[in-house]
Amino acid sequence: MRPADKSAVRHLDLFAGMSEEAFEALFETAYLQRFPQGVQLIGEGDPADFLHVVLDGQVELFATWNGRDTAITVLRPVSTFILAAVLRDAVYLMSARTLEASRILMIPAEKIRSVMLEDAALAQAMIRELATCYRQTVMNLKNQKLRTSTERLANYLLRLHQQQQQESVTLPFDKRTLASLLGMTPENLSRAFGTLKPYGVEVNGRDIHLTRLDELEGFAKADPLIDVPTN
Amino acid sequence: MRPADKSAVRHLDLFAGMSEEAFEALFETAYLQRFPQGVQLIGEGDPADFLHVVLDGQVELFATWNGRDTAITVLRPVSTFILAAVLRDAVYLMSARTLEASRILMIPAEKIRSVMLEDAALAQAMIRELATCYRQTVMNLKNQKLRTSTERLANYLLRLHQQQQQESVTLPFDKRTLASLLGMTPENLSRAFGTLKPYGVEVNGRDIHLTRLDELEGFAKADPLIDVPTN
DNA sequence: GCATTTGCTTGATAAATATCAAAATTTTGT
DNA sequence: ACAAAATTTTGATATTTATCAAGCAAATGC
Repeated sequence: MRPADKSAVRHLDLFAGMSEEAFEALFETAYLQRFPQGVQLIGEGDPADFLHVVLDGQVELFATWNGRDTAITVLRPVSTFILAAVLRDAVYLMSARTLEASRILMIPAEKIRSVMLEDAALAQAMIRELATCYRQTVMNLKNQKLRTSTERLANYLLRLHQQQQQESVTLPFDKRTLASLLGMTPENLSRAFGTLKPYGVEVNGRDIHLTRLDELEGFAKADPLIDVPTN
Repeated sequence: MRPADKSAVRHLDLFAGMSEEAFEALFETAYLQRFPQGVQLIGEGDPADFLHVVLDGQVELFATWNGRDTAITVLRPVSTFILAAVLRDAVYLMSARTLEASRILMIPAEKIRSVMLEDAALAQAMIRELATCYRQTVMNLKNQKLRTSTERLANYLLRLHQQQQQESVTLPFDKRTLASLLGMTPENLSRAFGTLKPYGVEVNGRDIHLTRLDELEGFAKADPLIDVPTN
């Protein structure tokens, strides 16, 4: 493991406020693992033995039922998953797989729970982190229940644009994954892009040109109570 | 306020472990309010000034976008809402309205945040509570993304049955609200009940007879990773 | 370079869900 | 008890979304 990794973890909101000793106690029990693309890291229903930290690569959280599956979110460096199951000493509600080759830090769940009882700053950070995750999931749910698939796509593109600050945005993963994340089939994603063409959305593989931003914004009706500024 | 109310609040998971002094400090700043049916208690986008506790009645959390609205959850005594916004000192992501005449305890958000910094047991309870809320919302999202509306209804009825332990279950609110909660229109809910008739679902106003439970279970395919045992 | 796989798109069709209008039923108020 | 209001149901239709099949295109392997 590189020193930069340790520093990156230390600077996560979750761990930044901890005492040095507590952090060391946590960190020395952790271990780093490399995974190729397409590996399932954890499965729904498994006991939560580790808190995972994405140091490099991309990880998809997804869920399955009755033969169907759907992406819930995609994580990039540096972020943790899945805290809630670890804290509740419960089973995972979601599975995780790498979307690209990734380096993942794994911290034993038991250690997280015990250190959290002693380090008040960590406990407070946990509260902030959980509250944020909860709120993001509520937004995700609102997005699903209140919008059509094309509206979800339009808002997704606008968020990408806000992050990337360029007229041409690049999708961070393949369209199949995007479709699943947005709660639609790949076929429908393709058609939704077509529907957005009159609003200045020009597709070129993973590169999307957004000419006529105002028109797209008019269609999307972005809402700070649904569309997370980050991520 | 009745002594029983104070006791009920004290026994909430969230407050049960606190020191007596800390609880008193919190409780003495709180005040109780009565609301008739159909009153909006808080609105999306408002700053979170109070943690609310439902002591009596029923409260619907719902969200709005672009003229549409949807129920996210319905709360019954004794439970709190909405913790995450209070802890993050953020605006509410959901609105709340009474579904029936209700008594609500309101605890100033600032007080919650300051007491939480001093009482470690409260902080730990917050962590457990937030993790639970988060997980419930993930389940809610999975329910929406992975199931059809009729499947959601079937699983909802089975959960009601598990709670009420009777062959005939009673819907806790009107069908319009249920439809919204399940993410469908009232018209479709009506038709979904029709679709479930072959599985032994007999509707009589708010009373639903579940003859042939096994058939309904076969259709519903309940999953502990989606269908919350409580609530 | 060419074949093969993989990912994406397109078309035709089906299923799920929403909308609109009206009828039927229940609840509410007096 | 009865009129009025609100809720629920039903029918007809439109929209949204999914499925299935085929075609196209870009990436991959040899």
